[in-house]
Amino acid sequence: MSLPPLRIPDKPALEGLESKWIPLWEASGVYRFDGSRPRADVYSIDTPPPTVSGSLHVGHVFSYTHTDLVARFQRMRGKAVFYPMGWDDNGLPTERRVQNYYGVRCDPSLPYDPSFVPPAKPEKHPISVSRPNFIELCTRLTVEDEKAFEHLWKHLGLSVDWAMTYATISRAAQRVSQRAFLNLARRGLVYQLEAPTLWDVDFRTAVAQAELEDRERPGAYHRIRFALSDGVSGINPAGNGAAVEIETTRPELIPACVALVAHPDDERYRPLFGQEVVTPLFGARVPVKPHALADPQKGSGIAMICTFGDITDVTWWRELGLPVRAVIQPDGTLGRATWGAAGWESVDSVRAQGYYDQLTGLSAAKAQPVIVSQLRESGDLVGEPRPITHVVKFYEKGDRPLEILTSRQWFVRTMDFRDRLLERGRELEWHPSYMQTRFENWTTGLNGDWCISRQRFFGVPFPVWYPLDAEGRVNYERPLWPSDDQLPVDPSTDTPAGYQAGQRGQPDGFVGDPDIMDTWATSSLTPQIACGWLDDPDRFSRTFPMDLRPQAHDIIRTWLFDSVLRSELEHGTLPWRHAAISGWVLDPDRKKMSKSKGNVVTPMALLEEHGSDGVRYWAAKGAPGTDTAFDPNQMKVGRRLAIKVLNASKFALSVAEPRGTVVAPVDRAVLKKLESVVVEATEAFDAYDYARALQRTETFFWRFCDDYLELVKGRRYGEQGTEGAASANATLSASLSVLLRLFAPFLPFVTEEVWSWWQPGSIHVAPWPKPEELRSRGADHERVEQADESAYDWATQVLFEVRKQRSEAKQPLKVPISGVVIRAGRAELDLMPVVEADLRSALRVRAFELVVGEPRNILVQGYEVDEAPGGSRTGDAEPAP
RNA sequence: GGGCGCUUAGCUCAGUUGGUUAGAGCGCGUGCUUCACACGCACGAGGUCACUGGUUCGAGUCCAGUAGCGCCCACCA
Repeated sequence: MSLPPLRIPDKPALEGLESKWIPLWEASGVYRFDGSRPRADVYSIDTPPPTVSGSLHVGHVFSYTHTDLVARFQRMRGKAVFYPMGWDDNGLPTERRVQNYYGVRCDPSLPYDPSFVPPAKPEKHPISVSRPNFIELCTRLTVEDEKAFEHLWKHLGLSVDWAMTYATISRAAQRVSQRAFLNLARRGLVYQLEAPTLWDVDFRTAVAQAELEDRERPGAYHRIRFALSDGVSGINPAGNGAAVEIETTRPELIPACVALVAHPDDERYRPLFGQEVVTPLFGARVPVKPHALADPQKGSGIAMICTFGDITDVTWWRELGLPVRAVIQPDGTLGRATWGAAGWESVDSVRAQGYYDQLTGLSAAKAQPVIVSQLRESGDLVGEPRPITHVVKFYEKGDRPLEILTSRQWFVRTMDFRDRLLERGRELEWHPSYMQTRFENWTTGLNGDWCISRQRFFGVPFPVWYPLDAEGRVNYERPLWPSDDQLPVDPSTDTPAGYQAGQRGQPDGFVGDPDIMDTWATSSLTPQIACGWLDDPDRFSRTFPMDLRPQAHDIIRTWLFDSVLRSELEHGTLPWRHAAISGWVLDPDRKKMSKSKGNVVTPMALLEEHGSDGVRYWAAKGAPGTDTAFDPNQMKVGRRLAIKVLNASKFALSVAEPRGTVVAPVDRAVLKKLESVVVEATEAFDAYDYARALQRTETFFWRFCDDYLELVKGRRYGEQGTEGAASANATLSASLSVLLRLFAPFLPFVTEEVWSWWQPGSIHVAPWPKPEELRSRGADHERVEQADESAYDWATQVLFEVRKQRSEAKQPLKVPISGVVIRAGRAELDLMPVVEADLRSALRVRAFELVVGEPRNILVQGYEVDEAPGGSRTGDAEPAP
């Protein structure tokens, strides 16, 4: 950057600083990562890639600012900051958007059509396209979003190296994702299993434990009678010698019932263990089993086990070795079933089939009232359903309750590594530290391996094919893997080695795995993707393991946990040393701000209204991990601070001469105070407590403006001669230099602007202030001592007292005070000689009269109200020779 | 049911190892065109530090418990 001329605008303003500096920063490359520096000099950041479909909101602005504060601090400390930006364009939100935008549906069985062009307007009936074509459309749409995002981030002043962007759906990311998967497969750390899986019936895909969400839903307890299957009598609580009653919220699953279960110690049901009961309507004989998870307090104390109603059913089914009788289909409806010899066992298969046919094809919600009336009619419903509110599991993006279906899915071995992951969680430095507990809780509470397959389209495909046998059946036991150098592959289009494309789907041919990976299976590899694990080994060695993972607390269980897992499995290390957890932005009702609530303000509008520095100020006040209220008032305060920086700087720099050394005790005192601010701000930043660093700096700065600048004004204009003016000027420039640098991470635009008035280069690569540099400004720093601070403190007390009395007397400042009598102790009065001239000038006091005595008292004697308005005053602008 | 966090002025929040009279900003009130700044300056009013008990010479700060709010987790028939 060329050396700018020392020129201070007459009316400095914030307007236009963003559009002035963003291009200059880009052109000069101040934020470019220096890939030649050794690992010890690098600070690398695993930026959270925002989801590109949709828009950024104030929550993003908030947390991304936090990361930028740390990045800027580290850069000024001399680190080569590796600060890339990723785009998470891989996943369901994008997929949905593309479907609607272009009017297409993905059909992974179709081959790639290179000549496909989407219609200008979406047509009524969606066009089916191949997966590669679909992904092309996703990419095309997300590129637009990414441009808008980048523009906003730049406007906010993120010091990202824009040459280092990545997209989670890019070929490079797919390659990393598939390679990491293959590595795990080779080591047996992923496996495929036909097993009960959490399933969203609208998206028709499996979902992971981490994506679950509880929602309160209305429901009803149905009390239902199960007849005993033989003549055993007198041992059941119903008292009629023939039946047992269960309670269920899901009567539509009765056809899927495979057993009843009660607690082993429950006296009421103990005699039934080993017996069989007959399901109502369908007449299936099912056993009564004991299991410790059955709660005698719940319902009637005996429950029906269905395949599958909830997660407990899965546990019971697995641990009791029960058969599967699945009724719910992937689309959430009850599927066809045959009762009797050829199908499911029933004591009266004609009756069973009759009832079941009425349910076939209905969704679970629609089937429920039908079966209830069937039960009522058959006399198996005891009493009427009792409405309740209960908690039901949902996919966090879904609209209907999750079902549990048996399907073939890929899993990553997680349970085997739980203890080691807990260890890693303790090695990681958490900011704030209590966030580690969330990780511990989650890891401790894991109850299954990680299901990473999704039956969706826009994502990273599993790099696997399967051979077909002579009958065209899939042989899952002998998967066909690509070689590393083939990656990335799309098995729906690419052909495995040893086969011809025409053999796809043919007997003795092959098929591709139709699934894609869970979006977290790829985004858990952002450190590997960003650092160039496969593409740039040199950069990888200089940036990985990374220094910082910034993220929000709601995705500790997903993104953070999964990243730790993947890094542990692939590299045997933590992916980063620090995790900085941001809070949420809350609206004034203390609820998380969300789009659905309609309370989200466009970030760009905020940046334009309050200035980027003003918005950053608000964000910076949100301490790590703390939820923060959305508060435009704070942005206004930030804007005012930025304006103050402009004006105070203009004052400090407007009179450059005479130059000299810091000799005045008051000047030394200010530098000494600033020195301790530097120490505190640095310590706070080192501990990732940017909010504290800002607060210390800001408090000092306002006092500096209100007291010191006022106190020193007359002297620096020459009222007390050259030496005093020189001392003031030296102090002003020294403290301004330090203050600007302390503010630079928070207010990058205004500090850069002021810096450009008088310093070469960008402030953002200037060295972070050190305490020593302030001491060396004085003639001899050993005189920056206790006595100096007390002189300054005393001066501010006198300032305050006299201002107060002037305010109470409602006297304008232009009216001189004829005299002030100060009664105080000897020690305080001894300080007067070094501050009296400054005070006389700042307060417009003609003379001080000093009296030794107690108690301390400062008293204004009178005002020279007769002086003509606007008249001259003594000592005005006569620089000493 | 388990865990974590929070509760300080009307609002948003500081308050670091316990130590005089508890701080800031916003808002409010009063006054002031002051040669860096009216996008400003000065001054003022405003608090039983959620509650109860304990430790201590001394508690906003430490301990125990209670309540409310928020979040995370849980095998919620």
